[in-house]
This record gives sequence, C-alpha cells and structure tokens, in this order.
Amino acid sequence: MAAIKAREARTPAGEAQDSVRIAVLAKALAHPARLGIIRMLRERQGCIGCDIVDRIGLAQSTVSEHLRILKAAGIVTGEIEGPRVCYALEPSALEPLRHFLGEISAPAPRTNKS
Amino acid sequence: MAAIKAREARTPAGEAQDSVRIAVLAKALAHPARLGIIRMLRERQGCIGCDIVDRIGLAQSTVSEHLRILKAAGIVTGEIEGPRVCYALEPSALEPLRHFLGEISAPAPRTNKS
DNA sequence: ATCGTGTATCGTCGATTGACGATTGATGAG
DNA sequence: CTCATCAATCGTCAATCGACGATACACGAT
Repeated sequence: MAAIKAREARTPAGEAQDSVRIAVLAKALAHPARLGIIRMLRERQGCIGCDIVDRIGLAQSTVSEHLRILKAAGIVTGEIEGPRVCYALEPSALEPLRHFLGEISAPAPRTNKS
Repeated sequence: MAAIKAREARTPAGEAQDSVRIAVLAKALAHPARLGIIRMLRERQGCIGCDIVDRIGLAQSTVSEHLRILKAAGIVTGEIEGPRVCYALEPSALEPLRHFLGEISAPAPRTNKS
C-alpha cells in the first residue's frame, strides 16, 4: 500500500509480504460501517442488495465503495443476480488475520534468536 | 472515529459502539510496520527500546508514532524504565477483535429477526 | 552541572480515505 | 421501446494518515 521506503529494513523473509496481506485485511475491518455490513451479511446470510444501503444509513455510493473494499480484500463476494447483486461473506478470507492473532497470543514461540 | 453522520442508521443497540472499538483495534493492525513491531515484541518478549527503530528501518519519530497508536489501542504497554521505555505486548486487548472474527465464522446465529 | 542517550512531540508535506451527489450502465417489467 | 430500479463509477471536498526532520524532554553517567 505504500511500499515503505525501507531504509534498510531486513525483515526476515516473506514476512513483510505476509504483513502486507494481513494489513489489508485489518484495514478492511477498520471501519464501523464495514463491520456493520459484515454483521448484516452474517445475520441475513446469503443474498442482499440495496437493503444494505437502508440498514447502514449511508449514501448508496458510499456503501458501494465500502463493498468494493470488502470485495477487494476477499472478505465478501458479489454474485450478479439479475438486476441486483447477491453479496455473501467469505469468512475463510480472514484466515491469515486469525492466524496472526493466534500467534501473538501464544505465550512464547521458543525463538532462539539473538 | 468520525462519528458517521448516521442518516438514520438504527443500529440494534450498543453494537455501533462495539463496532467502533473493534475498528480501532483493526486500524491499529492495519499497517505493516505496526505488525512488524508486534511480531518483534512477541519474539523478544519483554522490554525493548530503540532496538525497534533499528529493526523496523523507519525514522525514530515515525516509530514513536506507531508505538503511540498501538498504545492508544491498548495493544502494547510502555513502562518507563530509567532513561528508556520497556514495551510489551498486551494480547488480551485484542479480545474483542478475536471474538468478532470468531462470530463471523460461525455458520448461522439462528437469528429470528425479520 | 553538563553531557549523552533514548523518547516524545511539533510542524509540515504529499498521499490516501471517507463522504457525498451526479452520472452512467445493466436488466427486468410494462 | 421505454421506464424503473439497483449497482458501479466519476469528480469533488474535507479530514486523516504516514513519513520525515527538528526540537524538546527525561534521566543516568561523568
């Protein structure tokens, strides 16, 4: 997302790459409106269209933008269904973030580093 | 973080408030540098000071800012220890986010709403 | 008391985000 | 065909973010 100039950051390996992926997921969750959309999709699971706009209480274009971000992160999918679109949750997309949270809860990773 | 004008959003209850809290946590994780700091604190768990600056490869002021954000979210604590500061992880602070992730993985909440 | 080291804060800058209205694009109904 | 509806995109604007250097602050050592 910004590449970070990386003065000389020697991040261990593909860890940086992994961090970017997790950061994208976290950023997708970093807005109350998007959390509301996710919660709504969980309740009335399956297809929903413009109902989201009513429920969330933001302009249609704004909601559409939030949906775009969620889709870009892979957290929701949008299947075209006639004139409307059927949005659905894709919980597995959050696996990397879940894994990260699990990691940092672990007491000690037994790292014999330095 | 911006109050959202809330055209008329009738969010169920204190759910909005909860969403804000989770959003703050997610936002704190939404940057590769901050994820790197967290990972670093997990490895060399316990006190660390300016070592972070070296490891991350960003300016000292920038790292300090990231640490401020993490502290504001409650994810890390900074205990003053003589001339330096001892940072430590506070994994429990992420509990709301963890709970949210667990929720949306659940197949169906059996909500008899509308 | 002065110096050096390690942190925090300030001020600035460009880039990004979030919100909106207006417009455009599909698609099914009449 | 024409119309209505729903979704996506465009353009704009204020606010926030992320990075930096410079400066101020705190404390231990000399």
